[in-house]
Amino acid sequence: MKNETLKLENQICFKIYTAEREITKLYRELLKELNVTYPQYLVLLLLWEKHSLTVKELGQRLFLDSGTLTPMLKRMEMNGLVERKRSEQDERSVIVSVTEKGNALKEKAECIPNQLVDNIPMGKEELSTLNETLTSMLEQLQNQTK
Amino acid sequence: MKNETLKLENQICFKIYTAEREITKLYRELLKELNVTYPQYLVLLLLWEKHSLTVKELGQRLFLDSGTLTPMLKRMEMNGLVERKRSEQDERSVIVSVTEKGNALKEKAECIPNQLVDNIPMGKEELSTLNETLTSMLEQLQNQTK
DNA sequence: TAAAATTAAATTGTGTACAACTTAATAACT
DNA sequence: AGTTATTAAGTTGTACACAATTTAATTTTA
Repeated sequence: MKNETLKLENQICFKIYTAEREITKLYRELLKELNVTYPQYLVLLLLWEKHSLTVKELGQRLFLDSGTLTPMLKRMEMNGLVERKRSEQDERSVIVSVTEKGNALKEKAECIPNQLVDNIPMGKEELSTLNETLTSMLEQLQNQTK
Repeated sequence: MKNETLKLENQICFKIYTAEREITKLYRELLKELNVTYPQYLVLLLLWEKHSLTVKELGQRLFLDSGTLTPMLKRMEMNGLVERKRSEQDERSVIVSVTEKGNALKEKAECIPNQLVDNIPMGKEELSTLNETLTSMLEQLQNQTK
């Protein structure tokens, strides 16, 4: 038992670590045409819904801090996908909003979820079980590491 | 019907992306004492088993390429955890072996899997379901992105 | 209301990841 | 054997991710 626990094959954490990179790799292919990365795509998903959000709000939803978001949003701004401007109500906040160009990507992105499903064929039941497990796992983790 | 599946897949990908970072964060805490990162810990896990492996073999097991491994192994070498030397049989290969100091960390690391389990309390059955799901998912993904 | 505390971004520094490319060594082939 | 192809590491450049710190604005509170 003791020796087994230090074995890689037995570790779910390693599989999640690996799965994350494989999923990112898959998205990289699918997103190549849009010229955005997976994290950038996540930002766009939110902005397509809400049009504009502060850096803080983006961070809360994506669980990323300004150290990650600021340079990423600058890159997106440079590519013309978003605009950044200080809030007038609170000069500490920066409001990020999606541009015309950023919005135009939405249509191109419509097919991505479908392509994803094609690449990860799983039963509906298995999918929801996985979803539930990950959800509760995340809750636990986010309580621990907060 | 289909739309739900699509949403779910998207959510699952995001949750895996998030879970990976939370797990890494948790490991960061646990590994702080050993002064290694999670990927470095993975290398050590392999070297504690086999004592020495080539960069290629490490890459095959961890699904990482030399672009990631070479600088990481250099850092580990600088910290005295591993040694790197060219194979004499095949000068293209570099053999990575764990040092005394690297081996000494094994004892300190024994408790880590247990601490991890304490932080992610999950039923035994749920764990093995998750393990199986991730395993088959990984197979699919690694076929697609190869 | 002036000082202290808090907050939101930005900055700095370190460490992955990975695509694309280079270099050197070995293997395969003509 | 000599050329070509393949292979293993290393290198370069880009993009996260995050800890720790800094800066500026807003709240809190004494």
